[in-house]
Parts: sequence; C-alpha cells; structure tokens
Amino acid sequence: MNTPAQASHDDSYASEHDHKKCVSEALGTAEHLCVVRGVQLTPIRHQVLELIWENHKAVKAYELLDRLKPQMDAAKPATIYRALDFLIEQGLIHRVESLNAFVGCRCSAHQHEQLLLICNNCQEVEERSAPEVMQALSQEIKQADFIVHSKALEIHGICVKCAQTMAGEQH
Amino acid sequence: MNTPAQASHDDSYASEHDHKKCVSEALGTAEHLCVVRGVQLTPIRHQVLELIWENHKAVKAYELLDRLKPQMDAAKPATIYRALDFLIEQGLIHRVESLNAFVGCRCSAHQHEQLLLICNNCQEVEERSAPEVMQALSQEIKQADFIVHSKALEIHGICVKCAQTMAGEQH
DNA sequence: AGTTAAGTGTTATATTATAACATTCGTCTT
DNA sequence: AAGACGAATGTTATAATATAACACTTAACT
Repeated sequence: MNTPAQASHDDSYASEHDHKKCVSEALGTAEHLCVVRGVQLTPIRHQVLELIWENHKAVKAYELLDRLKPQMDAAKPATIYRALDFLIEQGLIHRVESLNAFVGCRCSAHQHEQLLLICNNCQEVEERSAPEVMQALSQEIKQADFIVHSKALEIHGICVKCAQTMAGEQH
Repeated sequence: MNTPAQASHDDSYASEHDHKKCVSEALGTAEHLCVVRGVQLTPIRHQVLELIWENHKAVKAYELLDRLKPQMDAAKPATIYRALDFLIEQGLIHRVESLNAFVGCRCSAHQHEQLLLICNNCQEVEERSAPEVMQALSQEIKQADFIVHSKALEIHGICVKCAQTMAGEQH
C-alpha cells in the first residue's frame, strides 16, 4: 500500500493550540477513567496512547509499532494490536475505518461516537459531536427498525488549514 | 481473520422481495449508465457485478475471487480489485469501509453517498438516502469549514428480520 | 504452596491490497 | 496493410493489515 502524502502546516494543529496541555488532558482523563473502571492502563498501553496523542493525525498500527520499537525492542504486531484493542474498548481512541488507522479520542468520558472529519491532505482528524446529525440519525434508524450497535461516521476532504495553505500557494 | 457468522433467514431479503427483478434492474441500470458515460462494462466487470448482486450482503474481495474462479480460471486478486475499482468509480457498488467488503448500490444514477445499515448478524446492508441526516451533515460540515470529498456513513447493528428471528427463538 | 486471571512474549500465518511489467485487442493513423 | 496508441487484462511477486495459538510471567486470592 502506498504511503499517504503527509502534508504538514507550519501552523499545524500541534503548534496552533497548546498541544502539551491537549496531551496531558487526554492522558489524565485516560488514567482517571481506567482507575474508575477498574481496568489497567499498563505501561505498554500508556506508551501506545502517548504515541497516538503525539499529534491529531490518523496513524497506522505498523507505524505505531515502528515508533514503539526504540522504546521497546520486543514490540511485535500483537503488542500494538492488543494495546489498540484495549484503548478502543475503553473509548480512548477511535479506529478510523476508512483508513485502517487510529486517532486519539477527546470525548472518552461522554458519548464516544462522533463525526470524524478526516483531512486527505494532512491526515488530521477533527471530532465533532454533531448533535443535529446524531438526532437525525436516531430518527432515521428508528424508522428503519434497526438496532444500533455502533456507528462509523467518517467524512473525507480538506480541512480549513489545508484549504488556506493551498489557496495561499496559488499565487 | 475470522469468518463472520453468516446468519441466513428463511425469509431472507433475497426471497422476500423479487430478487430477480432487483438484479435485472441493477444490471440494466449499470449497463445503461456505462453506455451513457462511454465507459466499458466489460465481461469481467459485468460478472463481478452480478456476483455482488447475488444477494444484499456485504461480500469480501477474496470471496468474490473464489466465486469468480469457477467461471474464470485465470482470476487473480488483481482481476477482482480492478473490477471493484471500476465499479466503485462508477458508483455501481459501495465499499463498506468498516468491513473491507462490498455491496451493490441501488442508487447509482442519483446521489451515491448513502447511509448504510449493516446487520452484524446476517451481513445484509440496507441503503438509505436519509435526507434529514444529509442535510444536518451538510450544516455541520459547513460550520467546520471543511471541504467534503467523500462520506462513509455506516451503522452496525441488527436488522429488523434478524431481530424478529431472534425474538422468535427465545421461546 | 496452589490456583487463577490478566497481561505479555513469541512464532506463525491469515487476510486484504497493490506494484510492476508483459500481453492482448480494438481503433485510429498513415 | 503496418504501426502507434490506449484500455483492459494476464501474471508474478510482494506489501500492508490483522489474528491465532500457545508459552510464560506476575500479582492477587485461597
């Protein structure tokens, strides 16, 4: 499979906002939730979650594996996939179905199913709770007499920042 | 990867409605659209489309390959994937992202992006145009200043028929 | 000490998908 | 007719994604 182009803004998400705060909040919430739920956020799981939170881009399992290896020589596919399974079960990350990739979840404590806006240019993923969409969805699903287990709501396109960057480069 | 349980109703979609008509309409529309668009629905592509339309279940690429081989001994992965790429480009089938599988599209001529209700029990997929959902989505995406390229809207759960079957089996 | 359950280590393999290059075939050009 | 072309297909190889299966460790409980 081809390596997707990894556009990267100077003013990327990671620098535009206070990403350290962003990460520490996410990890703090994760640690707290795991204690509350009586599940173990083991060192491996914590490391994988940290790697995922390095930015807001969707990241592939084998890329995480490569990034984990320097810290953990023994890391194998199963190491990553087990950690990912746990993190998904706990709602701490999203699996991006349309990319076979993973991204941190900011909404672990609340409802987990969100609308994902996925930039085809920079791979950053924006989560939106999109209440009107969810409301309309509920109605529609109810009309169909369908019993929901899970939702994957993924929009691909170009994010604001990339659109601006591209517009700037036109001149 | 595990083989998903393939539940199958006596009163399955395929027998409940006039599936022959369903298939002939789908194939007829496909043939017509390809003529209009000046693209070639070659024998291979036609055969793959027919295989996909054998039922309303999401089907895997390698399962299609196995089903194609009796008719076409030379069939290889590339054979299937090329046909699938064409059919997707032309909007004649959906790729179900959350299953890495494929299903016939009833709405080729109109808007292609639909809400998919995917039964975890029988693998049947119901397409719904869900105008209210699409309207709410447009609003939400506009608010995010996001430029849409494509949408994957996939709901997993249990379809009406399976729910009824299960309820019946409780006694 | 013995048992158990959860987590991890390790090897192997299954599943999904694409790359790369050769060949065929019909059509258009000369 | 000969050659050029583009689209489709044939063919081989391999990349990328994911899981199975079984062994081992550890901590908690009995």
